[in-house]
Amino acid sequence: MFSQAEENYLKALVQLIHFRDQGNEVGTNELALYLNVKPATANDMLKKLREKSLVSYVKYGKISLTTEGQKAGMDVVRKHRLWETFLVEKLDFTWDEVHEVAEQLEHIKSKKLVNSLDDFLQNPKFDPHGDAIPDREGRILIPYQRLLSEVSIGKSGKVVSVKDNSNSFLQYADKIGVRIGGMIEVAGRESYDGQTTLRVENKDHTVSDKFCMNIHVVCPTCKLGKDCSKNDCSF
Amino acid sequence: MFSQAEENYLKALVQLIHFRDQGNEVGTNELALYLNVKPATANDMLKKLREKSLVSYVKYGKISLTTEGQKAGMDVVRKHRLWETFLVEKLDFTWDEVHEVAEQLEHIKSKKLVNSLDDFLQNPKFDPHGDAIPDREGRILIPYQRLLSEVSIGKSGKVVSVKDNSNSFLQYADKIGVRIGGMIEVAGRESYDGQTTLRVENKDHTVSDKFCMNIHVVCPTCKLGKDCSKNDCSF
DNA sequence: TAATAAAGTTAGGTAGACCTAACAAAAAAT
DNA sequence: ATTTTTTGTTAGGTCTACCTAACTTTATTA
Ligand SMILES: [Mn+2]
Ligand SMILES: [Mn+2]
Ligand SMILES: [Mn+2]
Ligand SMILES: [Mn+2]
Repeated sequence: MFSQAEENYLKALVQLIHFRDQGNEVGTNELALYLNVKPATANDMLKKLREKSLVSYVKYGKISLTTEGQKAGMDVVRKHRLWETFLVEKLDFTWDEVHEVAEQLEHIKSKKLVNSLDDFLQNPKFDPHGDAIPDREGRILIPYQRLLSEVSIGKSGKVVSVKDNSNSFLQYADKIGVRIGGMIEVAGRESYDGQTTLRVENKDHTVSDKFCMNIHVVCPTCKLGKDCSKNDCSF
Repeated sequence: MFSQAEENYLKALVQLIHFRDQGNEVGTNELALYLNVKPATANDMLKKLREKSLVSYVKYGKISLTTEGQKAGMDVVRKHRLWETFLVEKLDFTWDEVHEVAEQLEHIKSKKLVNSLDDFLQNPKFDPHGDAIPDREGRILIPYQRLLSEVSIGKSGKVVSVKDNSNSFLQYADKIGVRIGGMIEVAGRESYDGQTTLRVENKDHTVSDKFCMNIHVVCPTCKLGKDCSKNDCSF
């Protein structure tokens, strides 16, 4: 199997390369910064992981994970997020206390343990921070996103991404408090032209339909939308 | 805190020095053998632990734990046994599958985690192998032992130790299948002279009262005897 | 385009936890 | 009381995962 250090690098690479919407090019320095080590150390490890066919990169080039490397990294993410869920659901930890401990627990080596834990927790799809938990094959559930313009009146959504990246759009969004990770409630919508009243950070703003068509949101609690059986599902 | 290796040595020392009825003198070779390392390695570590005031020993002398070292070792034992209990009680592991995983889990560093786990499991007093779980102060519950001669007819006990160590006694005990860790049921007892019928490994043997007065047994399920509230308690 | 800055690499070094081989002390057997 | 065996110690070496300092390549800016 892999050492604790190797696992941390593989997980970091999955996170930097695959779990970010933009700028998924990753270099030695960025990886080192992310893991709180020096670039020289990260460089050593990259060479080692290349030997083991877990990453693929050439000197001075950008880093990518092989299929095998990605699978291994996903597995660490899976374990991390399952343990976080365990700590919150079963041991009454709060969401901000779990990370440090999960950072250790994610390295326990036992297939049976992980899968039993998964079942014990009733195969959760998202961890306490709302991040998707990869299944045993490393597959991840993409949260059910919808455009803010399609959210019904009275419902709320959590912003996950924006389509428009122009300065005017971003500055406007920022001005009314709309940011990635933030909550928006659709307080009202005019049927005549789609003028929409959004409640953001306890303040109401009337915006155009065009604006709403550029914002992706998910259900803040389950992230699953349509197929979700939870009774507090927003979608 | 302590490194994983240090913790393994401390736990081993607690086990060799304090959790054995006889022969609690421990040397470098025995420690090394127990931990599957070479004597030279154990010697290195002992010097390191002495520096840290966790063990106390002189060159060529026997090893003992300081108060601090014993506390630290007990804590590892506590974690090991709590995790074993978790695996069996909550994740449906069998008693023979838990050791290897607990060997890893015992090194997770988080006071809150251990204590929450303890509560989640409802503060168990014994692990799946029947070994006592130290409490947060490192105190251990001594199982409630009684002499086989005091066990009521129909009840069963698990052998934990013998008083007589003569060859004739041990050979006799061996012949009828009585060994440490084994089960004995008191099938009958003659009120005239205490002649007792024992059921061992599905065979009946009639033995003297004198024989029964040399065998210590505990309740095989709870080990607590009198004060135990479990309805399958044998005592 | 040349100068400067940023990013990435290499060489050489440390600490922890292990090893082998040679040696010394203590215990057991003759 | 020697010899032999067992037990314990030391010296010196490996491997992993870090580090610093010097250097090279690539990217940015003047
Ligand atoms: Mn980690
Ligand atoms: Mn998380
Ligand atoms: Mn261990
Ligand atoms: Mn046990």
